[in-house]
Amino acid sequence: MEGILDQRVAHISNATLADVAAAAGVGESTVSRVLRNHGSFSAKTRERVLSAAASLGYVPNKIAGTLASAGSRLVGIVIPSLANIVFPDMLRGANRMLEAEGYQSVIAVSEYDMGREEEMIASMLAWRPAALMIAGLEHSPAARGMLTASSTRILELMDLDGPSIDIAIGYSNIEVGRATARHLLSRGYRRIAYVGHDLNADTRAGKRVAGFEAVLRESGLALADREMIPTASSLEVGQIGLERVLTRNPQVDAVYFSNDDMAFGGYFYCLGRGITVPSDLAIFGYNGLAIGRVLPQPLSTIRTPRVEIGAIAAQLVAQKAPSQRVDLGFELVPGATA
Amino acid sequence: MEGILDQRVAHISNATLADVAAAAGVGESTVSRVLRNHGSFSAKTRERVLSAAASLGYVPNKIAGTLASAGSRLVGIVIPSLANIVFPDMLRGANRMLEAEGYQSVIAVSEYDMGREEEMIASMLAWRPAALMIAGLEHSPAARGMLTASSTRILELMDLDGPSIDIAIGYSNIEVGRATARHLLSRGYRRIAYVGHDLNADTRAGKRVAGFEAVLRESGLALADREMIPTASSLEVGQIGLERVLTRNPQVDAVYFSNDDMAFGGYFYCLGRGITVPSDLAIFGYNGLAIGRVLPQPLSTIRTPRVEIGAIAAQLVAQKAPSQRVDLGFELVPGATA
DNA sequence: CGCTCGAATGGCAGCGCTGCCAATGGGAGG
DNA sequence: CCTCCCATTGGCAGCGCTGCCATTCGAGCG
Repeated sequence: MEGILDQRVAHISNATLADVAAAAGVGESTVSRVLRNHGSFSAKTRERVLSAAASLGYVPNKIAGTLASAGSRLVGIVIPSLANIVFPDMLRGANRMLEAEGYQSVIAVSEYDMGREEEMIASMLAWRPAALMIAGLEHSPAARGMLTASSTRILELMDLDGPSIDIAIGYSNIEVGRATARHLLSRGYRRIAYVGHDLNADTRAGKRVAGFEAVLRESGLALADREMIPTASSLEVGQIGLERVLTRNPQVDAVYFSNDDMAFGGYFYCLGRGITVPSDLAIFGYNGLAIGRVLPQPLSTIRTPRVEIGAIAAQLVAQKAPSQRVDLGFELVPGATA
Repeated sequence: MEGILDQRVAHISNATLADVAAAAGVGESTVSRVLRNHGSFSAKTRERVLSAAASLGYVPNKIAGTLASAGSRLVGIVIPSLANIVFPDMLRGANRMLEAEGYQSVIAVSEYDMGREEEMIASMLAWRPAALMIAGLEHSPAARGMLTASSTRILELMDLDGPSIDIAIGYSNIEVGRATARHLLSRGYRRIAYVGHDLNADTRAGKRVAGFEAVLRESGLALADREMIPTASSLEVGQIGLERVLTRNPQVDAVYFSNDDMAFGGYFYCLGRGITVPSDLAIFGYNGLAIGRVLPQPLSTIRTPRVEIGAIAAQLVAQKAPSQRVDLGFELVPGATA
């Protein structure tokens, strides 16, 4: 008895269109039309097909469907990291809109490695996705080649400083750095240091520093110090970096951190050492994380439209929009730490 | 000129196995063998095929490949949210291991809605994934039915309190609640309140509270108050919730928050109001976020092995392990706030 | 020198579904 | 009562690739 049942169950889950057609006593095309609610068929037929499909536990095979119809509903998303909250945020925006439009996201994480990014792009392209979203504008030559040659819709997110392949959505990281520098200068800080993580990998952070330094130069200044820690960004790294800078240069009056996480590390370091923020030392971050808003002293930072970038990217995929650049800007949050 | 070039480029990106075979002057199967490095072929043939593929810009079509060979390298992952850091963390662990094993993740987000979860499961199953990872053990009856009937490897993550379908990996949320209660009781707190977000949706948070209350009952106590805010968890919600509790019950001496984010909100609320932690009010969270460690007063919380859960799940997929339960436990971090 | 054996290779039937086209049949119009 | 038309429906050729089987062609061996 059990053997028979098992067999039936096993068979059920592998039912094909043809099985459903046979069970319902109609042709395959009719089943296909009913299930996709596309084309014409009678109400009676509809019932028969639907109940046959249900009783067989039929699950359509999208692999076959996609191959036959050409054009999948998959959207590939290649991001550098999942540890940096920025990317889950962007993903969230993209995912919500994509799902609403009937797309499915396939994600890949490059760990800030262009070589891996290239592999993942190749691998994603092999699924013939409807579109490919990639963080940033910098890619290996081979990757650029593949992206350019492919007729797939390409969306490069989070950066506008440079040439894009098809669609670019984000904001200028250079401008972020410039705005930050102008803010700090306007508050009277002059001996400013930078504390960041590995810049070779994170080109956007590099652009922010470049913009920041450019404005300093325009005012006849330069960075008082810079500490680059060749690890992934983290709270601890912010603490350590700040400690090193203050040891070398006790007279520094403001620190620009490469992101809010690092800045929190620095901020709490100050709290623990009795360094008063911002009168003894000003702290400025980047990202506009929620936690910065509920601190007794809200963190001075730049709020970026991460979720929106993802959402708009998804909309453009659905709309099959023409190639374009979309600048979503950013917002400087004065806060109370700088 | 340009027209011709465009045409050629367009053609290039759509090259098929047959095109490569023709260009290399060999049969399709030979190309397939060379490209997959599977089966035998001469070195000379290999060269010819590889250069033909390269010059055509051939990108294999995995859709077709999968259909023909049955069995994809896709792993579906269904999580309730991307806003709650827990899931990106788990995803990170899973993704890293999966990529190393040559799998690709397809993710779907249910927004804590069982109806949507059911849809996403159906939709994922339609891609005939090698495995399906789902957060939690509670699913709609229909979803359970599909999962059980399908012969796909099913991994239910982050919860062990209840029956699982195939493989379950995580820890007991009930035990987390119990351990938390024991800790607070041992520190002498007796008038304890709970501040949480919507529990109907988040069954795991519900289990933690249940375990917590069970221990209180065993000591002849009960929750002094509970504030459930029917929104997604956030720092602000933690602040508001705590404020309401303290307004109603100023004598409360400890608060158990449904997670670290809420707890941070509460902690900073205290800092702003001059409420001394933990002497005036103890605060306990859940999740073990990095930021809790760098606070001047480290947050008392429970550290959960989120990344590991994802990683181990991925390993079990690769190993085609038998059905099992894997308890990864959790760690109570005493901290300094409770 | 003939024969065996296996490496190297090509041919081709599907995988499950969609898209196109032809076939069917019953009602409306004349 | 006969056409014509169109809503329904079935048949079937692929989509691009893999798996299996057959074939070819030397090399090694007795």
